[in-house]
Amino acid sequence: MAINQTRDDMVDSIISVFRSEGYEGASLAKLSEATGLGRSSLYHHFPMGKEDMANAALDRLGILMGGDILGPLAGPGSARQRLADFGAKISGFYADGRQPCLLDVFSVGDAARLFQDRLRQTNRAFIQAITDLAASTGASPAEAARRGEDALIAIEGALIVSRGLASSDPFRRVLAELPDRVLGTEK
Amino acid sequence: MAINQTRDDMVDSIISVFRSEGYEGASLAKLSEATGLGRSSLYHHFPMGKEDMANAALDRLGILMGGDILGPLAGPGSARQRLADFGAKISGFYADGRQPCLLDVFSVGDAARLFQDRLRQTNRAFIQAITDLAASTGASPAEAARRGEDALIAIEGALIVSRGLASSDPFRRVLAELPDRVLGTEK
DNA sequence: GTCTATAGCTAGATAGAC
DNA sequence: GTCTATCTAGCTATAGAC
Repeated sequence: MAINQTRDDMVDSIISVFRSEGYEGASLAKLSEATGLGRSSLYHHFPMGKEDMANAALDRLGILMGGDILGPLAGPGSARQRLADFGAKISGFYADGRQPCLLDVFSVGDAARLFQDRLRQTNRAFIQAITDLAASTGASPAEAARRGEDALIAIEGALIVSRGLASSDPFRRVLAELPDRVLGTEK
Repeated sequence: MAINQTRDDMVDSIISVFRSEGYEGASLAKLSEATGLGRSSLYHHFPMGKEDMANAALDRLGILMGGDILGPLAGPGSARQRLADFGAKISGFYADGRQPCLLDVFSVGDAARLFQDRLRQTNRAFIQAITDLAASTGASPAEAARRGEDALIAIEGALIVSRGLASSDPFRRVLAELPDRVLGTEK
């Protein structure tokens, strides 16, 4: 769309289409419109077509996760402050619960068959980052792992229920309660 | 597929395809193969094509929910026993976490635009059934509503993470912990 | 109620000019 | 690097025989 867009800009547009439409629902027409590029230009950048675009989307998701989103969890500051920063990133990344997660929409159909291994890696990285933080606050390894897994479950589930109810409330509530649940200080 | 199949059998096969492939990924070829009916036979039963099939799937999901799945929650027996029965139904319905939920796969793309209102109703019915049980055990209305919503969030999230990790473990753990979370007796 | 055959379209993908 | 034009395959949907 934008003039002089970088490859990251292109991939961000592509991710947006995959998230909203799913893998099979993301037609080249929609991907073309979102990026502002003609079909042939897309094939110039992604010779293998849609599969290449999805791999580029997963590449970028991995980079965003490892850096901007999960990064705060291992950063400086108190555990509670790091979780607050993380929550803000998550809220923005999922547009207050309105934007689906690629880990969800790629877990059915052709995408599930094509990208199974990559999905597993990204799920693991997410869980591990929360697990590490929980462990650093004194939780046992098993308990920390449980909280890491629960955090991803809660976020993914909240996204579905928020879309299902057409309300951001469940997503916001889950994010608000997340620090206490990770730190084991709920109730 | 089966000889002498009822309409419910047909719709069950259709649901299975929608769950595995998503709305856009569920081609008539796959729906035809799963039901054992030719394209034209499908159009005889569902004149509006795929959209009719999806509506039939949502009709049946509503009936299964209202009866077999959520029914135990309002049945006889202790609250804990009812939750155990419910958990067993959920485990079977989602094939131990391997089968996606229609409320998830229909929440993106064309299906989200077509069936938004129906999805909201079904989400609400699910949450309400758990909420009612929690309220009947003494939880305040607000707390009961929170637990109802959390139960659906946990189940939907666990399905995604279980598929993402290619392991039933997260789904099983969430189901095992669900009674305590609904009854407020966790930890 | 199911079938074969096919229409009409859109999907993903390619060729080649500029 | 982007475009127009086009290919083939698969898609949804329909017609009409049985």
